Amino acid sequence: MAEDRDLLRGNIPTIILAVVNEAPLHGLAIAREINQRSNNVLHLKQGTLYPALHALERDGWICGEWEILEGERPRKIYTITSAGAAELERRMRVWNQFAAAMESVTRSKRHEQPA
Amino acid sequence: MAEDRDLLRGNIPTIILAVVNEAPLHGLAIAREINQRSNNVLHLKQGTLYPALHALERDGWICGEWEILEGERPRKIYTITSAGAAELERRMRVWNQFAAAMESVTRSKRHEQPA
DNA sequence: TGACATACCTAGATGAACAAGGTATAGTAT
DNA sequence: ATACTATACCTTGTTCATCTAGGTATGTCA
Repeated sequence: MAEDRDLLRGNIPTIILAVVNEAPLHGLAIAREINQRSNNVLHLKQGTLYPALHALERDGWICGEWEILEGERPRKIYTITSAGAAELERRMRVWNQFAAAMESVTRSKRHEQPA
Repeated sequence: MAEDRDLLRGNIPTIILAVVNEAPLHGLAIAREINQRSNNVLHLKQGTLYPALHALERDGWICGEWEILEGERPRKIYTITSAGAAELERRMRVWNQFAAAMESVTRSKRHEQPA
């Protein structure tokens, strides 16, 4: 769905923080998790994923460490920091407020949806 | 809230269509309506509003007509078209799907919110 | 040793929304 | 009449998050 591109904007760091908040993961595993949890609605391209991870690390909200195991490809495992957890909560508040505002504005007598 | 800038992206045409779907309005009145209905959360700047209206008109989803009344400033009243109403429904489906996906991805045992 | 999937990364293009300017009209006060 | 304010419309150029489209390196399997 082409529109999801624009809808995603501004929410990608939130989504990544939410996933990493549950368990440390490496880059591609984060993208897979987002894809699976959203039932294939949300797709993170690598060109979006990696710069986003680097920005989150630069801002101190996640911390990446290389995991080098015998007979495994090197992976960079990202762990959320305590500042990152606080940032996630702040972002979730912003998102919830925005989603509520969207509902207020678009809800009308002519557009009520059956539950 | 600065983040709303990015959150808004992609949703502005939907919001405008939703407002105009209820009653024909002119530009600034649409912006006021959005601001009021969202309890001051959503703000449309004029530099966003007018180009968005022109794009919606160009695509055939709304139709603007000048209203010239004695002792009144000229206003361009926008009315939704039947194609616009269909587009609104399509966009609301996309939004609902996206919002549901956001909830699926960000919801976790550690972040359940009290109802 | 070649093909393929996984895992990481980046430079440059894109485009929606914004910032900051503009014009014109109506009402009101001086 | 002049100035000021609020309303109403519009546009040019900027910004920056995301995407496109490339790239490298490693492990597995035939």
